[in-house]
Amino acid sequence: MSIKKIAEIVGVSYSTVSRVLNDTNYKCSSEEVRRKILETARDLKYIPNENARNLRLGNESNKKICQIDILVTRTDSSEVDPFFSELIRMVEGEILKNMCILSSVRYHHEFSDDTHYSKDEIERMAKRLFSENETKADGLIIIGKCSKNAIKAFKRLYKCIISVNRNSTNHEIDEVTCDGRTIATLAVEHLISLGHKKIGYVGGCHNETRFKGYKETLLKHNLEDNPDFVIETNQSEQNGYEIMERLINRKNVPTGIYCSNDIIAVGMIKCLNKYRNRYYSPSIISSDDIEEAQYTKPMLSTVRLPKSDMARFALYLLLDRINGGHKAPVKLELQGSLIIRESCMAVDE
Amino acid sequence: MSIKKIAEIVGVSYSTVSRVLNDTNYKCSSEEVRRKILETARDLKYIPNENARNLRLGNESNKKICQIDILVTRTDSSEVDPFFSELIRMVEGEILKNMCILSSVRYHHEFSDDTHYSKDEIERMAKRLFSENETKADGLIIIGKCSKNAIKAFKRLYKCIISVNRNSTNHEIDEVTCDGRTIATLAVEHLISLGHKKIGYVGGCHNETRFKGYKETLLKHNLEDNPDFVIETNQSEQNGYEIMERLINRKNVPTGIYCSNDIIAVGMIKCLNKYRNRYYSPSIISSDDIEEAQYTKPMLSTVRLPKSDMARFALYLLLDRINGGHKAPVKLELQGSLIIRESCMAVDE
DNA sequence: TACCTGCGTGCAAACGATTTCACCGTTTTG
DNA sequence: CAAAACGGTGAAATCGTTTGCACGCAGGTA
Repeated sequence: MSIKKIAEIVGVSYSTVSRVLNDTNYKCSSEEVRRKILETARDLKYIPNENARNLRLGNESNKKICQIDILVTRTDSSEVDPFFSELIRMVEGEILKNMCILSSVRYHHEFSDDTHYSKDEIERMAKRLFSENETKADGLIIIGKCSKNAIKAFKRLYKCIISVNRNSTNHEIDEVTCDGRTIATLAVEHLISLGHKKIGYVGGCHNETRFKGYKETLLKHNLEDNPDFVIETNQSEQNGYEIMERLINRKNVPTGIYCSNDIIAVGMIKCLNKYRNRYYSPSIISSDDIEEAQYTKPMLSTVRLPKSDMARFALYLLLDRINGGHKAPVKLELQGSLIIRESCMAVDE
Repeated sequence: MSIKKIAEIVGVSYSTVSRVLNDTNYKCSSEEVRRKILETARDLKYIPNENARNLRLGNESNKKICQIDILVTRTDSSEVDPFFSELIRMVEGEILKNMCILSSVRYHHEFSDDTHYSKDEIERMAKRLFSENETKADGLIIIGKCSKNAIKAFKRLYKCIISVNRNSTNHEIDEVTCDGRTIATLAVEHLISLGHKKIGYVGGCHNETRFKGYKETLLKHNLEDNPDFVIETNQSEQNGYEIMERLINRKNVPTGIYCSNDIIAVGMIKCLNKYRNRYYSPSIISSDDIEEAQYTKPMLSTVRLPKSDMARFALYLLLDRINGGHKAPVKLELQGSLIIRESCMAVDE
């Protein structure tokens, strides 16, 4: 397996083997020996040990250490959404794994949309955000929604930026996203496959791709699109709980509910457990796949967003750009995958 | 920079340093020494040499060698398009760089669309294609267009597939693409910025995203959408040459022309050089950025597709999947970038 | 013949870490 | 009090390469 073994078999010193294998113009006195070396190497499926080579050649592991900042652009409500904490943890882990220095992490909720602040104000806020860092980081990872103006401001501060789960349409910076429409479709079609006809939606509506996916899927399957079944809310367990409390006492209710975020569904399930309402037990499916989804009772069926893939790819793309790999923005789109647990039952008529 | 330096400074043997740095429970007689070592390491920004560590620890470089097949799905005409040869060369280079074995490369033009063959026929053809390989490869890279049925057939043969430049809408396998619409927009808007109002299109039309991008951009800028200015053709230099020959003798001609592929534009430029037609010298822009685009006279302005990025990312994503990284299909979308050379002039009125 | 040149080879020293082994001083045990 | 156990330490071997250096052998020149 090593160069020594080859040398031993052929009957030459291992320096000769090394030379034959590396230097293409290296001549052996006897072409015979040369042939034999190459042949033996091939037969033994010899592959040079990268580590030894690089060590000797002084090739520093090509990953240069670099400093990376993280910005989490929370909306007011997402502060309590564990999906984000889990995603952030994975990004941090990935930074460590790649021998990078996590310079600083900031949480801020003023960058997610442009409505409240002027361009100049946003620019000033962005500048202040990481200003206490004495050395500037090589790259920025933005986690969560981020307005166009904020992106513009950050582009002036960082040469290399990647956004994770920003869900924008235009891409003027590198992006790792997970398409909301197909996520919603996967969830809703699972309910449909179980025979549900009256399917509700709970979550963000305004400009939400998941909501669009929900609507489209109903349309595609010619199902009732009842506006009463759509409940707009921010993601938090509390909201889910309260919504279910109200739902229980209503007359016309959906048999299946798609929640845009797990944490809402968790709240709803807890509410159902509290009241143990025999007469109303809707199937509930959501999307994100937070850890808690495995521990509810019944366990929550959901559409998993591949958090670890998102983190890994985000760092890979950021490092590729930092190291001068690609110039034009790239967009990496991942897909969710249906995780069937216990919270969805076939509808019986 | 090395462990020895730290040892030297602190005044202990370098084995002690190693132990302090690695073994978290390692106690020094004097806590003082321990503190000093850690401190010095931090001050010197010491990072352990990965190669040396892995060599000693016997960690095989984590990239397991794997065999990769390449399929180039040519259309009849693209056989002569150098863009593909250049792209293939880069993919091959990337395979080598990553210590993978390029198992075999096949060229085939029956997989690009479904119209001519039945599902079963395609399945049989796919099976036969790589059948002579005794050992099955770990992954397949598909370069160029590929029909849905063909994809399905290959999915049965390979667990890991990535397509490069397939330009499909649905993604049931990993993909690296470069959006045709924005490419066309970049090109056409360059012509518009130079004052052109009568802008023609030469290239593939049926289902071509670049053609759609051309149309959309004209519409967006309220420009004449004259069907006489659209010439459908396959990409080859010969076709470009002949089209220009006919164009020269026409009355109503565009002042700016966008060619879907460089190779067509090259043919057109050669034609213009041949006839040296004083009265008609349209601005020509295209997309791909093949090598020859730098050597025409005038040098060809074009929209560059980042071939090397495509190759690098394709292999990265394929290896990520082979090594059990991600499960659900991912889509990586790159952007073209405008390369302004000499073939586009401002229109003078 | 004596000397230089050139080429193919093997020896041994790196590369930077980890780890075995032996050593030595201290503390515990019989 | 002697013997054994222990814990911290440094010297040195090791991982698999590449490569500078010296040596030996051949052929050409003076």
